[in-house]
Amino acid sequence: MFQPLDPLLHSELRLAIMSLLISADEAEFPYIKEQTGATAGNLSVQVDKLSAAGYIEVEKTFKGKRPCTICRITDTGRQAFEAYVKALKSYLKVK
Amino acid sequence: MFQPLDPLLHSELRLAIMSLLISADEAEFPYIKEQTGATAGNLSVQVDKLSAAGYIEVEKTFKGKRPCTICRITDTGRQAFEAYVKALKSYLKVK
DNA sequence: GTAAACAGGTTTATAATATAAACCAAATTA
DNA sequence: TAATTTGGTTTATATTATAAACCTGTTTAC
Repeated sequence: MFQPLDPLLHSELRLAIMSLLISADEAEFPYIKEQTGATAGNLSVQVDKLSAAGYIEVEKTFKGKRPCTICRITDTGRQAFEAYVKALKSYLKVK
Repeated sequence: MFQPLDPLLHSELRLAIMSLLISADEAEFPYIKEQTGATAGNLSVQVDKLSAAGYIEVEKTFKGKRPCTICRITDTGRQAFEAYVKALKSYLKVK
């Protein structure tokens, strides 16, 4: 009847992050922060969780002299996102 | 960019309850329990929350000698559900 | 008739989660 | 060189979800 919803994706902020990365392929921390309206602390935690699950890859680099954190979605993440959307539809009756 | 998600609906079990009631108009507690696979305790709590928010109406009656709890969705609930689905689409890119 | 099991839940204790506040290091600006 | 800003991380707190324990009444078995 109802398919279970991946708890890692069923979170407003983490879903927004994944949604951005699905379209963008890669994004910097401050950009994600701005687009989602999240606080840096919250974003940092949620990025870690997605990264720990292998849904995204986090590259720590520098932009000039300043630190720069780049996030990319992985294949696993892409699949998980698609599965989540599919599962959600069993609740929403979206065709 | 991303529309906020009503926290009352952004919960696996509460969403399942609402989804059932959207199609069924009215359902008994044990039926919802069976369809959602929830424990009675969890279901009781979540039904209370939806009821307190005015998203559903709970009628306590009897079926023969046994207590029977009937749930119905309200107009408020229907609207909230529709708004939630709309908001979700900003994350999912569903047309 | 009464003990045991079951139906239909509710209450409450615990575990998990989300979130922001506090913090840190380095770079820039005044 | 002091203050401010950038780019975050860590940690404490509040919220939420969940199941275990419980309760009331009914049915069944003896």
